[in-house]
Amino acid sequence: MNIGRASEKTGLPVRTIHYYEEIELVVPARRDNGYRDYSDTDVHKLSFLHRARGLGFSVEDCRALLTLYEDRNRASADVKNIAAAHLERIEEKLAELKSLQEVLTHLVGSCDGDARPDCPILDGLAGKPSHEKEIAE
Amino acid sequence: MNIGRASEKTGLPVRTIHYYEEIELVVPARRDNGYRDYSDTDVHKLSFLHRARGLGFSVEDCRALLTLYEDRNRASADVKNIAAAHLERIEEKLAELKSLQEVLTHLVGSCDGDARPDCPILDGLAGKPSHEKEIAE
DNA sequence: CCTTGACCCTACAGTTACTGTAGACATTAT
DNA sequence: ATAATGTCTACAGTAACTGTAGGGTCAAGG
Repeated sequence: MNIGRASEKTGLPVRTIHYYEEIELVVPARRDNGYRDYSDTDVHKLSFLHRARGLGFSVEDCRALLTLYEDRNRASADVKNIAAAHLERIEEKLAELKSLQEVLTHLVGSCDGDARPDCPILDGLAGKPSHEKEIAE
Repeated sequence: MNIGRASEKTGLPVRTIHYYEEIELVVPARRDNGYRDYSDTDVHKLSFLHRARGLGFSVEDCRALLTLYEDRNRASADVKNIAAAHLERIEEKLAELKSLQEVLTHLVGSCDGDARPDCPILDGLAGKPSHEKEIAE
């Protein structure tokens, strides 16, 4: 399919898809007229990139994960390690997101209209146990 | 406290903290010797930035959230809208992370050592229901 | 056929969000 | 006292896009 369609399907801007080809993350086939021709697999990879990038994984992280995706049948120790490391980071991110969600909910729900200048959310925002005060300095 | 200590506490590199001052996200006090002097509140903001940036929120998103944090006593409709929008995006990201986690777990758990060339995870990686095939093109 | 509008191409420049480095002053450790 | 470490500013470099110009391609209407 054309790049425009791939862009629609994945949510990635055309220019970004160009970029991912430039850095050899997703290199599509070409037609006789020079147009890029994206397969379903290419689109899957692009969707994956869209998602993972939006969640704060670096392009090189994504490259590793795409390798994993392509080499999944090799089942090397390296590949397993990469995946395991990423799973750990996903766990962390999940915890962080949940805490962020909690704090924002609290902020919107219980503090609006309340002009108290030192609401305990101040501590929560940074994701710290609210008893932590000052470590000397 | 000095920037080095703030860096330790937040996990942000010193250079990044400099940068956040340059773009007026977190502007610390200065001592007589010219050294930056970070308050606990500054450190909370930096920790928040570290977290939110790592989760794929843009710097401008973060700026809005910090404004929310500082103006929470104003409880304007704008502020509530910003927070609500961010809560929605957090929900989305949570769902995406969970799906990514599921797929990676599956990839590591049930497909390693299996040389099947077309495992259904291919579809899962993109976060699509696996029945979706091709929409004409 | 021919044109017109939507889509595609490449190439180069600009932006965002850092990140590295150099040269100099301040503070701390021995 | 001096060496190591921490901090300062300023400028340059990098990563990951993003915009734009100038031109070719294609499908639909006149």
